[in-house]
Amino acid sequence: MKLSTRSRYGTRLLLDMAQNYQGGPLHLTSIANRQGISVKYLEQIIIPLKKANYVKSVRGPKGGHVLARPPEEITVGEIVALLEDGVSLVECSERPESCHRSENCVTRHIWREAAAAMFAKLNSITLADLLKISETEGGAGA
Amino acid sequence: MKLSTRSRYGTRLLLDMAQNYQGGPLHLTSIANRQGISVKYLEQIIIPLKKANYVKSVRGPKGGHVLARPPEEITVGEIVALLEDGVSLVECSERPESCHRSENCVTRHIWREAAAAMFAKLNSITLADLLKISETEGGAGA
DNA sequence: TAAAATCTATAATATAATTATATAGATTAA
DNA sequence: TTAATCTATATAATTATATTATAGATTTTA
Repeated sequence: MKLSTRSRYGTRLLLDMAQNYQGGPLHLTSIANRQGISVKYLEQIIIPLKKANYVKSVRGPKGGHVLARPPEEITVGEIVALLEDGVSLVECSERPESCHRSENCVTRHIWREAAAAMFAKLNSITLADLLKISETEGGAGA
Repeated sequence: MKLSTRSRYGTRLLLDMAQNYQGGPLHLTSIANRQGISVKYLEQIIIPLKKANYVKSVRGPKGGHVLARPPEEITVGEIVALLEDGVSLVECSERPESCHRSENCVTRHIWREAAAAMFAKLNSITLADLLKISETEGGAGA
């Protein structure tokens, strides 16, 4: 039930970009250094973020990555849903046919409700909110 | 971010026992058959449930397992917390020392809030609630 | 009291998912 | 045209999950 590093690192990646939103494109290398994450791993994580249009990239020297939208318009819930590959706690929430017991399964409803509660919270938090906190507190971490 | 089979099977295990609460102790074999789960795996899962006093066992022929408390007093949240080994979505929620960035990490707060939202929901559901649903609907599944 | 049914404990294995790294290539500003 | 950067794909390492196997302990009942 733990979050994968994909969604955690991805969130920190975007938060880092939000914290440096005013300047030009950021090198992944510099983000990786600040965050203590391998560049190569971030390169993989940023791909879906680009596809989903959270990030724009510029190639060549002086290139890098920028947020494609303002931090106010990006929620943590979206990021996690994208990088965890869905908003469910069990396979059968999204694909009932994955389990032949789905039809008359009582427990699957509660897993759906639990996931919904969790994402309701995550969807209510934008990168801008995190920015605000980080300005009073510190950096980024987990 | 998926729930492990441990907590899913554990919940179904207890629900099955709740559905047959009136009779004597249930054989793990019969539960395993009804639920389509291997006996050997259930034997492992039931151990922490016994330690935490959700289940009582009787050895020997005619032995088996019974709920140690009425279904009204057992919430799904407790079961999941027990079998997932905690109520957090990230290691650092429960053990901040597990990450040297914890101190000034912004994101860890939101993972804690998300987990709290999820467990608030799960804690509000008892086995008795599931029983009620299963009486109108069907069996147990996921 | 002995046999059989059951639970208990621990170990071993298999499988899959996650995390991380490596290699080679494409793009483009200067 | 070179060097800095992003892009794509493949591979390896690690860890977690799920399952099975083996041997043992307990206890009812015939």
